[in-house]
Amino acid sequence: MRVFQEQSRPGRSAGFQPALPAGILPAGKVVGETPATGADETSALREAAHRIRISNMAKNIKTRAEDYSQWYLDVIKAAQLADYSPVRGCMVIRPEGFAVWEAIQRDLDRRFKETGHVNAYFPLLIPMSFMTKEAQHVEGFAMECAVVTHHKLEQDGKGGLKAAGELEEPYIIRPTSETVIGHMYSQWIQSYRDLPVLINQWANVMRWEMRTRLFLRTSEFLWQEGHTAHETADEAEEETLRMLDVYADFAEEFLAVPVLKGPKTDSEKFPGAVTTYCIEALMQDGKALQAGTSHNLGQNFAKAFDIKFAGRDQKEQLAWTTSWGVSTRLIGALIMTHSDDEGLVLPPRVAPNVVAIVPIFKTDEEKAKVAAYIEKLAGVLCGEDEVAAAAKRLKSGDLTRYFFDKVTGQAVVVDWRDNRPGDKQFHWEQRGVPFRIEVGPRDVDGEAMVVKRRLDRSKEVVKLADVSADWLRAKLEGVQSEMLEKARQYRDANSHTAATYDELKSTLKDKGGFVRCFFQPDAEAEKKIKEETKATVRCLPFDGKGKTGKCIFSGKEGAPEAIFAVAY
RNA sequence: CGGGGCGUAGCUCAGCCUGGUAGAGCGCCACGUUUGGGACGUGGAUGCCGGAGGUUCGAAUCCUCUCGCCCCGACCA
Repeated sequence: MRVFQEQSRPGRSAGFQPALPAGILPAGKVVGETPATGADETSALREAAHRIRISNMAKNIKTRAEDYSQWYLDVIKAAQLADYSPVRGCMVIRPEGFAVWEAIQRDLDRRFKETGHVNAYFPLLIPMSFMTKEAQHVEGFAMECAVVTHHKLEQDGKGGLKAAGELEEPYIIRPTSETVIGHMYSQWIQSYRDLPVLINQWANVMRWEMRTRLFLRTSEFLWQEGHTAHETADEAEEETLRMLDVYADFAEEFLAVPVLKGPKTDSEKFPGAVTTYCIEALMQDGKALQAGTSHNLGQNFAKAFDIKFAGRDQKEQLAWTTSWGVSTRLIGALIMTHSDDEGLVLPPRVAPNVVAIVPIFKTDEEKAKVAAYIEKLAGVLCGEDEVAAAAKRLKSGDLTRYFFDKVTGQAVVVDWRDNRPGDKQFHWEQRGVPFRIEVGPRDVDGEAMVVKRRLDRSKEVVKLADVSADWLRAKLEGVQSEMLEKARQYRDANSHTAATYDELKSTLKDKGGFVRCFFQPDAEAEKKIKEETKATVRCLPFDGKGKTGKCIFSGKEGAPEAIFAVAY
């Protein structure tokens, strides 16, 4: 345990305090080396005792090296993104986590509208018979459907309740909505003039999972599902790829998560799809995460649900449909791409709070002085009218929230809680707030402030005269692009190639990450490879399109490039 | 769903082997001293010992069953 503390927690024990005599208590070491004698002895001892206390303090986040899975759960817990619920496999998304989802919704929804889509809502419950209409679809989802069989409760005579009023036809809780939506589309679409239909829905879905993990795989999750119907196969394919690009751009520009794009192999595609395209991201433990999918459903669902229209040639034709979705899993991707051993790190565009201001004072006079200065600072950053508006708002705890961006709701928060400044630093650090600004009496006197960056935990002193809303925006954008760049570098450093199956095996085993090689997709071969390496084909990457070579498994020429990785 | 581990205060855990009616640290509340990277003192609150049966005069402790969580597999966004 201590080993990891030593290597991973520089800020906790060094760097922000007056230097100690050399040799005294490097981080994490306990007693042993005794302090020097002399004039400094008392303060050195006090300091040393302080360090021992801190280094021994129960740490609430395990390091990534120590236990990656636990680290992930600890980060979520420390940042209060989500909590377990009394319902098996289902989580509660807490306000801090939901704010991230709202940010994702806001930006994605804008992109959907910009590409011509509209929102609608379809029911949670789906007639069970609908599930049987598309053979592949049933096969894929039957095993994980929750089934509603009754419509009321009755006294059971023993002080409890029992299900009653059995339904003639059970409903299933939607695991996805292709079926109900297909049913409705068959009624809405009469003519080629009705096409394309470009609908998205924001909803929850349920898939009864054997093994769940917060955000990455829960039985109930939130997502968006786009469902479109087109006149021609080409249009459907175009739409499928368009939305894949929307996802990829969104992931990189908004979440700062670099992704690979490409089609899935047949064995990995969506049940009922002709082609499934995906975006794949690489997590810090070297495992891949499918972050979004876009499916070309061909005429499969049109056949199953009778989505027909009168074509330009006066003849009846089947529509071509697509569907595409991303889920709260993106929050998992976000966490595992950017966060560090200190906790959550949020890209500025996603962060609900962009700045946390930590006031420092001893006396009431100092507090008043600092408060006045902070109000001035808030005015500079968020506007005078916002400062006035904030004064009238209900507050939660002793936090004052000033909206920095009224459209996104992103705020500058001032932490007036009756805690020590150090507590507050850790508090906001663990929550991933991009910047913290420390304001104490010395700063007021010097018309300055200490600005600390979450990303690299660096700090600088900034003059109040240099601060403005634009200044902050520029800082935030700087962090945003650095985060994407950093994630790209990590991804690239963990992307390898393999020329032979042996090489694939050893690379996966020794290095992890993405491994690129020539491979002819084949269900049997993929199964075998998965058994032997735990890795699957993540996609046939677009950036390797056109290239062919000798298949690492079959040895045949003409195989396309594939990316293998162990996946979540 | 198979294998392994764990459920005791808000959190981390001790107590269980060898039954006698519940503890520590952290957190929380109050007051005081503090406050530029997790403060200290004093006082205080908090538990159906995951749940249900059983054995026993007596169960956190022993037995059976169940539920939940974590890890590893199979399945999946």
